[in-house]
Amino acid sequence: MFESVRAYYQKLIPQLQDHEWSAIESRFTVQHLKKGELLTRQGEICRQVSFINKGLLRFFYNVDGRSVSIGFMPEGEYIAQYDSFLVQAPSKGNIDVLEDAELVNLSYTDVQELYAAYPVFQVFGRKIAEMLFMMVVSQTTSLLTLSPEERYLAVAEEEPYIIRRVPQYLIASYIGITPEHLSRLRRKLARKAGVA
Amino acid sequence: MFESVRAYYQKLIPQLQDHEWSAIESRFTVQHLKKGELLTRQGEICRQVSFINKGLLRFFYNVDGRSVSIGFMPEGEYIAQYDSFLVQAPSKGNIDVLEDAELVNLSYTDVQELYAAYPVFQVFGRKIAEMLFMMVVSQTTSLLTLSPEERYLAVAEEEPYIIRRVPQYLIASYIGITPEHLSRLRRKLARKAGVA
DNA sequence: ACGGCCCCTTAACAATTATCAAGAAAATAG
DNA sequence: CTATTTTCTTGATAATTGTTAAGGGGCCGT
Repeated sequence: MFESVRAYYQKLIPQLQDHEWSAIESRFTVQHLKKGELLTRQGEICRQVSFINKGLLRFFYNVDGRSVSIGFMPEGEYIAQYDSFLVQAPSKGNIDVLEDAELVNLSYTDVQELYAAYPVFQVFGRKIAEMLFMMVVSQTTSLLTLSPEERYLAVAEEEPYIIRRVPQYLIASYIGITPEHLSRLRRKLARKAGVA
Repeated sequence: MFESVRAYYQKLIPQLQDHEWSAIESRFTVQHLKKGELLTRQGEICRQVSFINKGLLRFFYNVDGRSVSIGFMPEGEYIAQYDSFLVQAPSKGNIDVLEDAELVNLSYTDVQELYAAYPVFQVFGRKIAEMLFMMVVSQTTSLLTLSPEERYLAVAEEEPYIIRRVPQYLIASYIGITPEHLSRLRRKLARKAGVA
């Protein structure tokens, strides 16, 4: 039932024992969402973390009427409004569904109980936070040190699924430019590639 | 000797026992750095984390000849090239000293041994990573959703010590603009405030 | 007090990026 | 398959931001 979730846990904490896994697994709940639906919304407190079994989701903010995409998460990854989850405070962002999704959820209280009961789950939580930290650092660095064109190429290189599966106008806000500008950048890049 | 360090630990992990603290404290080494010196440099592996007892430090990248500031850390906080530290891979960034600093260091191997020996230190590591994650998320969000002027005001609001203690031309790169542009923004803001 | 950095400001000009508007292409529903 | 919606492209124009160059103020060491 939860093979791919277990694979994810084993990769982060190889020392995981069967009985510990059973304790975790027994708390899972499954949730299905269709394209366009919201997993979490602005102002609400995020009360669960979700492993993405299938689908593609997006973090975004609403900034005076327009949506700004902060990141994307495909199947095989965890997703949550993690800053809201950690301190159980209202979230400033939203998560919506770009491709129909099947999620495997753990509630906040379950996570706290697992932390208390299983030291190995502490390690898991630490590694998740460390991974997320590294992801976001690399994004901030990219925003501060690269040009829009370089950021697009970096996304194509490092997160190619985004180019393949996310509409361009959402990618544009992810790299901090308008859809029109991204379209022009792509034309320029295509010309270069075509000539070569 | 390490009162402020202990206060920091107690805040994050109130359950810390005296004997656990002794084990941590016994591994500390103290380091002094003068303004302008480098704590870590590009290409090197970060082998320690440093509590800042006194001073002010800066993360930055060298991008074709110019330095781009990614963040600042004052006394009372931990600092490290944490992405490099975590995976013990060469760092892409640098850390230098803006105000003479006194650091209390823990080496990578000591951290690993403390993780293995004291579950409470796992919790500490998790909370550090979670804090860092939230800091960087808020920075990324600011870069994607705010204008340069709004970002400057947000820094003034949320990290006022930066405005007071960091030279403007370094703040400029931190919010993603040129020093000249920041100077103009500040003039505009001053006029607004003056008229009101 | 003086010279010599740093750092900040200003201005003119250039480059980049956004906005607005229209239409083409692609995806989706019926 | 056609109709409809959504997404992508293009062009003209405007706004924002960067570049280059020059000068001024403050601070530090001697």
